[in-house]
Amino acid sequence: MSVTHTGVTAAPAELEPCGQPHHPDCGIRDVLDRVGDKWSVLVIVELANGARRFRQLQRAIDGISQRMLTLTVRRLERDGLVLRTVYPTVPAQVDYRLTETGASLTHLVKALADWSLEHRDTIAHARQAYDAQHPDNEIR
Amino acid sequence: MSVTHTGVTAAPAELEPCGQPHHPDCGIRDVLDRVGDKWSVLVIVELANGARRFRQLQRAIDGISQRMLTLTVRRLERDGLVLRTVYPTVPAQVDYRLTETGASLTHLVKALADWSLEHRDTIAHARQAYDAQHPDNEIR
DNA sequence: CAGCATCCCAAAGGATACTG
DNA sequence: CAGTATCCTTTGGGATGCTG
Repeated sequence: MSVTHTGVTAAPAELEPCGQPHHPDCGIRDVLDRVGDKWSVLVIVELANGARRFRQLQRAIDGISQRMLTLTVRRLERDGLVLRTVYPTVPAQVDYRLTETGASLTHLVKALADWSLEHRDTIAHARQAYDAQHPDNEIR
Repeated sequence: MSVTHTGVTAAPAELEPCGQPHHPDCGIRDVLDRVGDKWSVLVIVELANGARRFRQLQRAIDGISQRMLTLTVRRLERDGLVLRTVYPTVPAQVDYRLTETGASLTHLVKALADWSLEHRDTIAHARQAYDAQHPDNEIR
């Protein structure tokens, strides 16, 4: 089941509104808050390739501060997506691995990555066109 | 410890690192910035059901301010995910609809929503357990 | 109706120093 | 190594008022 279907007219999937950011009818907001933040996905991607220790993660994820790595793995642990294991060695050693739930997320992340790769040129092109037609624009 | 959901494989998908937030080797960061922000997904969800005018969108998406709706649709337009059409009537009338690229994203959004629904209980449970064991925790 | 401009606050996140 | 604790800057985003 590939997400890749270039050139096929993509009919929008039927989606129940269920929006309402503070109206927790569906838990998508929680997931988006996790998937959408700056580092969680990168941590999940790294852990998808196997268990990693704290410093390993930090070295693998370019630019992440120690503080944000701590916060990110803690939140993922809290949500039951990552399992944190402390080995009482000296110095301390801790490893992180995906739980089953977390692992099931990697498929979605992969789908997202595939979609990104498939459409990155289109998007870049669209941006250039937009920026060319809207010279002074603070949309970013 | 078996899980109740479908036979979804727990094996992580193989993912190329390609992380590096500022290293645009793969465009996933751009997509995540869009998918992950507070309102974009809700706008996409609403537009998945058909074209909408500005005020329609605002009424459909509970809690969004006019400012954020403007910014959100502008960014989606800039990325080529949404098409903005101005009708020179008086008063002005504008409608928004998904482009093909945008529509293709709805499948991913739907997958995300499905995943959320499927795991929301598990996640809620994990959080309660975590919070119970870590009484004073500022993780949020 | 469909915005733009301003102001302002809260949350996210980086830098740095210190600890078991 | 694997974190905490502080401080401080940046960004996100709400409220309000005005316009074509």
